[in-house]
Order: sequence, then C-alpha cells, then structure tokens
Amino acid sequence: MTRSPKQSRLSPLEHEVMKVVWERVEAKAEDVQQALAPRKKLKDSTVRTLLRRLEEKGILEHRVDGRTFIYRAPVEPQHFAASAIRQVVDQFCGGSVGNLLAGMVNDKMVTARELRKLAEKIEQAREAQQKTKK
Amino acid sequence: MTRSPKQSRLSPLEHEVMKVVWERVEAKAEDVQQALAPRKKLKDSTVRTLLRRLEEKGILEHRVDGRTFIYRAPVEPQHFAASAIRQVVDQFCGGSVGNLLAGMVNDKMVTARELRKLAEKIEQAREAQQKTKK
DNA sequence: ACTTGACAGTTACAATATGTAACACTACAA
DNA sequence: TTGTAGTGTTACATATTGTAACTGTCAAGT
Repeated sequence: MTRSPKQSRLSPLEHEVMKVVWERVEAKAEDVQQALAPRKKLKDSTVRTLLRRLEEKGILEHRVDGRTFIYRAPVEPQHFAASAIRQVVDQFCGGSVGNLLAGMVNDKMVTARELRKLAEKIEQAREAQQKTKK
Repeated sequence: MTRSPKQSRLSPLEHEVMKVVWERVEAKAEDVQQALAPRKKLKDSTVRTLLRRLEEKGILEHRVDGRTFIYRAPVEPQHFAASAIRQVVDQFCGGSVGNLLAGMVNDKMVTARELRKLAEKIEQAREAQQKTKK
C-alpha cells in the first residue's frame, strides 16, 4: 500500500518549501533557501527548521551525503493532492466523487466536455498500462 | 459571478459546524450545539463564537428571526469544495485538472472506468440543462 | 594540530489561530 | 418589572507558524 501522509495540513510557507522540493526532486537546505529567496528572505536556520518540521510530519525524508542533508518527498505531489482531495470529498461532498466533479464543473474549473475527454484519456492510458504490465 | 470564500482554511471544529449548517440549510446556535453534542460538549457561547468567526470569514451569514440569529452558508458545499480543490490543483498539480484526476485514479479514489462514467453522466446532464434553459 | 567554515541540532520567541468560555447587555414574555 | 433567552464583548490557554539566534561537530585547508 502506498504510504499516505498523516498530517496533510501544510501551512502556506510549508507549501512553498514542498513545491521547491517536489519540483527538483531532491533539495538541500540551501537550494530551498535560494529558490524561496526572491519572495521570502529566510535565514538558513529558518529553512532547516521548516525542513525538519516537514520531516517530523512525515512529508519529507532525507538521506545524508557527506554531511549534507538531502531532502526528498516520499510521496508524489499528485498522491499528496489526492489525499487532500479525499478529505475534501469526505467533508463536503458526502464522500461522493461524483458530487465533487459536478461541483467542479459547476464552478467552471473544467467544462463537462473537457472532463469527459480527460476521463477517457486516463482510462485509455490505464488500459494500455494494464496490457504492458500483464 | 458566484462569490467564493476568501478564507477557505477551516479548522476541524469549524468544519463540524459547517457540516451541521449545510446539512440542515439553516441553523441557529442551539441547533449546532445539539448536533455537535454527541461528540463535543460545547457551551452555547462557544458555539456562537464559532458561528460569528465563520461569519467574519465570509463563510456564513445570518438573518434575524425575532431575536434569534439564523445562519446559513451562502455557498453550497460543492462550490466550497471546488474552491478548495482549485487550490489543491494549483498547488500540487501544476494547475492541471488532468493531473489531479490522474492522481485520483492512481490513488484508487475512483477507477478510470467510473471516472469516465461520471464524466459522461455530467456531460449529459449539462446538455439537457442547456436545452431546457435556452 | 589548529582554525575555520559549512552544516546540522537545540532552543527560543513573537504572532496567529483555535478551542473554550465567562460575563455583560437587551428585549420580550409573563 | 423581572426572568430569561439570545446576542455581543472580552478573555485566555494551547497549538501552530514564522523566524532565528546560538551551539556543536566535522572536514578541509594551512
């Protein structure tokens, strides 16, 4: 079973950090600091605290290279997103993915047509994958 | 344009309250208190504070009946959910709804097949609606 | 071997956000 | 006119977040 994050409520700043890590797959404190630098000037100690907290929450993990910590996210952003979505669905849509989708269409996040197209594409991709795998 | 909530980060307890209001469309403090009672014993003043805060955040609004405040959520839960989803999509899926859906399938929230079915159903519903409206 | 710099660990602290509620005020009903 | 139901105001402890200084350690250069 794919491990899912326990504590998925990230604070805004934590989000920023995660985005950096995800986008470059692996990152050390300095990378994060620099990536954030344009918008937020943070001391390295600050960044490392953030990183550590994220790791405590199980959202990041690190390996050691020499004496540098290299962080990476054990869960893909999509997976992470999905788990966030699940919460939303449970909490607002009576657990029904259908309701959610309907809501999204209502809200003009996607048109009904696009949605169907996407769904079809995904289904096809799945099927192809199945074949290969078997 | 449909109004969307500014501050969509609800605390767990606030969620509970919202669920009550949504599920019964309109609710006064006492209703909420009673609905929550089985799990959480809260003083009425506590509940009213919650309600007021929610209103400050623009997630609830009230009308007055006699001297009782009747709260209701100006936005449907689905709409609210959609806006939460939008955030998730932006933050984790590079703004792509497709990525999100793929992630959901990956995560087994829905099978690809179900997803397509749902999408089709929604599209059909839309079309029917269009016709009626015009 | 000694000094330094780079990096991690520990600890701190202010600002918010949350959960929880007492207390004060007001208008209606008896 | 006095309870009382219902609101408004204010408070406060805890948890979360943003931010960082300080401390320790090891490896590299001299």
